[in-house]
Amino acid sequence: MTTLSATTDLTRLTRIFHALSDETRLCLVAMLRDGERCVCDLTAALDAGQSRLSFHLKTLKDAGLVQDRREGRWSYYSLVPGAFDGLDDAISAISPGSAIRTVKARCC
Amino acid sequence: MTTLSATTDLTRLTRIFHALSDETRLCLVAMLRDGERCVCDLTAALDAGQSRLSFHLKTLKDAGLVQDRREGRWSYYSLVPGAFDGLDDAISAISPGSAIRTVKARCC
DNA sequence: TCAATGCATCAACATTTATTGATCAAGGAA
DNA sequence: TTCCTTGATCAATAAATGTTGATGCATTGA
Repeated sequence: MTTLSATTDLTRLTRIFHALSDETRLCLVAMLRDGERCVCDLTAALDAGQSRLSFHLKTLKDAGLVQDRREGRWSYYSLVPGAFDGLDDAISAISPGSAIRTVKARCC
Repeated sequence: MTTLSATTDLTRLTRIFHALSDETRLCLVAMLRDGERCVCDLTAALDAGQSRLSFHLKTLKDAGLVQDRREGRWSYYSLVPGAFDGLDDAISAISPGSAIRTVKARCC
């Protein structure tokens, strides 16, 4: 049986789902699939206010989905490698018909 | 290439993620993996107020994740078969390193 | 018919989340 | 140094979401 370990702790799981429950943030994630981008590129591409994107990037970062790196004046954001791996398992854990049952054991 | 079709329309996707971004609702989903349950069982198991659960069940239902059925005085809730299937693809679509790119094409 | 049960829905309120504009610190360029 | 740019953060506000208790409707049993 697949163990979901710390990655799918219930609170962490809800935070990840929350981070993905916004169109702007999903677009950010989609853009970052191409690789690292600086904030200025992201704001230009999404035509969004700077502080607004900063807020959403922070939400994604707090959820552990993206990471940032300073270089000179620029901040580069990228997806955290493997951050989505546990998510597949989590989905399986809550989907019907799976043998993985950890989520249930934890909360009810 | 896997096509994500209507299941992973961006708005629908955010609504599903939002439905899953709450501990109470994740517990409900986890419980329903065992099969259909009436609301009274769920309220008893989660020790939650009736109107509160009704609210969360409605959220899950609006997201297309659960369905309900009336029988006499009771409402039975169950997971919508296959509702989580598209979700795996959606996760893949936003994960790094996948060949599936539909989400990006739609929003940015 | 009458009382009790199961549950959806509503109104009121509390809490959380998102948006906007302003400010500030850190770099780089002149 | 002095400016300009990048981007984080804050305060103020707006909007969405969650909670609670009350109400109402349908169903069932006495």
